[in-house]
Amino acid sequence: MSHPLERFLAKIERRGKLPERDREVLLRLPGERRAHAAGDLLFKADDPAKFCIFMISGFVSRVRTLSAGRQIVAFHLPGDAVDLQSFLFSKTDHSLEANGATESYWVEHAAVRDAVNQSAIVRDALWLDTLVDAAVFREWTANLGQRRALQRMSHLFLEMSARFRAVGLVRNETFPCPLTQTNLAEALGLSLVHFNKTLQILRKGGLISTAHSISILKREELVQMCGFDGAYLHLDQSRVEDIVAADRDSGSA
Amino acid sequence: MSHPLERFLAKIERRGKLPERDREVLLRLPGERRAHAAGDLLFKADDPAKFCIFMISGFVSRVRTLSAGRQIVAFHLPGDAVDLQSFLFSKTDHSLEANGATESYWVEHAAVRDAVNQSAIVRDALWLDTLVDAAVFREWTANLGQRRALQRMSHLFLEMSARFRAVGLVRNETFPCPLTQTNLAEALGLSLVHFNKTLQILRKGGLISTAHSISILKREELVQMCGFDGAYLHLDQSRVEDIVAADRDSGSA
DNA sequence: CGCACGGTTGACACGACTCAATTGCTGTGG
DNA sequence: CCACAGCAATTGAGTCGTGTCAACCGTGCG
Repeated sequence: MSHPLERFLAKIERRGKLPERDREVLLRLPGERRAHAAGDLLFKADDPAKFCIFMISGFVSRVRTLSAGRQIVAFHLPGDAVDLQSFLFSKTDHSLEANGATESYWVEHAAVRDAVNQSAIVRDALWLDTLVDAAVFREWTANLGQRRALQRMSHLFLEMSARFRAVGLVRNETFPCPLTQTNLAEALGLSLVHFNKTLQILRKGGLISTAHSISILKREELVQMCGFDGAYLHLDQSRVEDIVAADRDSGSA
Repeated sequence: MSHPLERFLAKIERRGKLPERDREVLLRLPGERRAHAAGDLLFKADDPAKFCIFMISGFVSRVRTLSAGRQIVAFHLPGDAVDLQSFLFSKTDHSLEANGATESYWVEHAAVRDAVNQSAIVRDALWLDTLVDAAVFREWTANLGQRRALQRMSHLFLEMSARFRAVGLVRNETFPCPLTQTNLAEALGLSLVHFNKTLQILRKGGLISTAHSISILKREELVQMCGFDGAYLHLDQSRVEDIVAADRDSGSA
């Protein structure tokens, strides 16, 4: 786990192996390692965007601040590309906060541009990653719009569990989670108090337990309760292999 | 307005002119015109995705159906690329419904792939469009999570107004809107009854009026009320010109 | 004519928020 | 070593926003 993009690559390749040549294009992306402590802002809303950030370790959240309150619009964990989309935007509309000690790899936009120009496969892999992000946003929209606090919470926990599992951070149905209840409430569009009371329903039902980590104790019941289906996360068996084939056929550079 | 992609191109070019050569790549995308009546499903959730759809006229919504209810996760109007993201996915997690008589242009994934392989500028324009989509999803998430019914509604109306304006469909602060109150409620995560009652607050305040269209009567008050800032829609002055320059510099095919 | 559908209204129940206070934990300094 | 501050978690009480149920109206259309 020495290369800064190893985890990202591993996530990408869960969807299908990349040819050696294209993997190299990705792994040679030049960048800079940075470390942040819990509470640090990696960037603020309206900052000019100059880098794409790849998570090496730790945990961050993207937060959009409105006059009505703070909304966490996404979480990111090791292996995620955080601000990939920024490379076509001039600035961001939200800030990025470290929720625990975090290491990340900062790649200048120009370097990303070069890489996608060099390899159609890398291009598609990165593009796909931004599209998966978008799918997650849609799911959150549906989650906030249609589900009650209890189901909404269950859904988030199951999503997090699936994503942590995909990067090998789940042991014994338990994953580390540096988020405070305030953070989780901000992600779910709930008040802190109501979040807490709802959480205790899940705990008393023996469905989950929390310490500084979260344990899924009765997965089936949770899934039943909220109707979770992780397909939208596109963690596996995607079409990357088809895409690789298509790219080969169209004979792109 | 005879070419099916004219409106889409116009929207793209609000962000910056494309070079003639790249515009041609886009305009030569082969596809098929289709017409749909109000209520038709253009595709269903879990259908295999084979086309990218460009809106020519009319209005459609993307609907995610959960056991808890239906959530409209996006609206699309003339000039929008609806399922662009699908070209890297094998299937969709939501369905697409026509809310009024609709004309659209269906382009096979392979053709889109060819186009983005031929032109880095077209690639970036399309990619950017999917990223703007994602920015809108984030904004909806924040809207649903943090704002009360009244402000949430105001925000949606202002977003729609801005987007309709961008494609020249606003006359006199009024735009056509074939949505029923049920539809709008599904987009806002509100019950029909509560939507209706909240709408009447806006009407009685003289802020908006509705017929089969929506009129923004007191824009300033609405903006104040919900803190609307349309920057996330990226309708204008984006970095496409910089991007074109960057593509030129890196000498891509 | 009558039905279906969209819109409107009132009454009531319940989910969620706010306010306020308390506990427990951790780190810090005297 | 203890006192204390600060933060996260917890709890209770009361209010308010929103959902549900149910009915009714108007219009367009078969």
